[in-house]
Amino acid sequence: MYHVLSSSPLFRGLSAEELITLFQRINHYFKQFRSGEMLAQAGENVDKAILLISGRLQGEMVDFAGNSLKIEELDSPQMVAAAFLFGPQSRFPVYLSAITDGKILVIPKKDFISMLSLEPRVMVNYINIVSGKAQFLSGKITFLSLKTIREKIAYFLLQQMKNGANDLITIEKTQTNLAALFGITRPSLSRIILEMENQGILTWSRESVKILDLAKLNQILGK
Amino acid sequence: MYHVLSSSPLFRGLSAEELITLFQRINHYFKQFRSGEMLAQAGENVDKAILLISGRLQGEMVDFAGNSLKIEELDSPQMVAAAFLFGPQSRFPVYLSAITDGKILVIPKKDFISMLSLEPRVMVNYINIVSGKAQFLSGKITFLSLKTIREKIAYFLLQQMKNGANDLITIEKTQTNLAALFGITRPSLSRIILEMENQGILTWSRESVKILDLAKLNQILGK
DNA sequence: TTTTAAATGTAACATTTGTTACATTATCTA
DNA sequence: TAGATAATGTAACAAATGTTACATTTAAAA
Repeated sequence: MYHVLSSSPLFRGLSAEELITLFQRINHYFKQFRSGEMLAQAGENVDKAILLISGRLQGEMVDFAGNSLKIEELDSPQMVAAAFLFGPQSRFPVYLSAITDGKILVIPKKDFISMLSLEPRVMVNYINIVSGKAQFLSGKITFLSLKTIREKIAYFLLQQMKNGANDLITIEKTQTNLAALFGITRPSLSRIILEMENQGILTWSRESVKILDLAKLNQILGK
Repeated sequence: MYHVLSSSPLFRGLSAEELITLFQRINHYFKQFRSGEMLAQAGENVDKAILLISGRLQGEMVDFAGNSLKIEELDSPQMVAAAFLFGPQSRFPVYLSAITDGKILVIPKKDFISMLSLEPRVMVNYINIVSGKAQFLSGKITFLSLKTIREKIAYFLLQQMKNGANDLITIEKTQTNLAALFGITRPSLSRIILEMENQGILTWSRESVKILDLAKLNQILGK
């Protein structure tokens, strides 16, 4: 059990033995769940740290009218709702239900705080996790703030180039997937890509994109 | 000096005396800055915790083309870039410059970690700050994900009602401000508001909005 | 009160994106 | 290789929003 935990981001750097010693000093329990089981309601107070040990969970956002909006899936081993255990509104942002059978580790908030004090490595790990969430969301907002499809494409490609690619960028996603990621429709994406090809900015084949005019690509995000 | 700090979110719950004792055990220094001075470059590694003691700072986002995009202002006393001291990309997300004269407290990251271990109250405060950032950004994304102007208006108004208002909502912002907040143009906002008035959903006067048909307002966000 | 500035209403038109439908091409599988 | 399936190109049209310009109303200042 504990060797699974030692490979989770929260307990990175701690051996299974160290974990056993640590967990002898704090309250915690394991809980099995069945596929389809509801684990938490949206709005419910978060007073426990939850770690997904095995299995797969999903979070459903629900709008004001009661309809299910989006789905986020969680793989093990990972912490659940890490950024909602503390902070002004420590409430579940989603309905949490199980896609498969599995197991979670539950630590009451009070004990979780004790654990962070007892073991600085876990404290730093946890802060890294929450900070990472904030940084991820921050980047997502930058992207969502882009108005036109041209801007989204330009930003996406420049981001890929920043991450090491040269002017020949390998795209692992289909246009259909990209359109979903961008929150737009597939024909609209295709239309703009063809437009950019005709303007000599790039050539877009199935598996890769070649940047022909980097200046023009940058210009799209200027002003 | 330390009594200012004890009123900051990071040191909430600690007296000035406790802070003095705490700071005797960790490296730190104060630094004066002048209006207009550049305090940090975007992309620069964040290896120090920075607390704004007095004065006012601004953060400027810069796009790929080198143009300044958005401005965020920071008041004292407050922690600067709290969610970027840890996490996978611990780099400044903005250019940080001073609007007024003032003073910052700087704590090297290593010492900041020691401080969190030494004083669990500061640790919990810091985690609350970072979690709060993540939660704020999460809410912002929900809003940015709304596609139409009608949805944005409906969401905004329902949010106000959730925060205690009844069906008569006091609006402190002008339509011009709201449009900027929503990232749309003022005539477009005005147009949709008038449409919703004609549909009997609400009446919008300068200082307040009266909800006439809550069901219809909810329906806008449904499906 | 009069004047001025800000906020809002409104309209015509342009631009962008979505919708729908179908053709064409690539990729996978039997 | 043949057929099925997914991915992409493309077009006509609808819907949503931006742009620009000006009129009207309200609030603030002189």
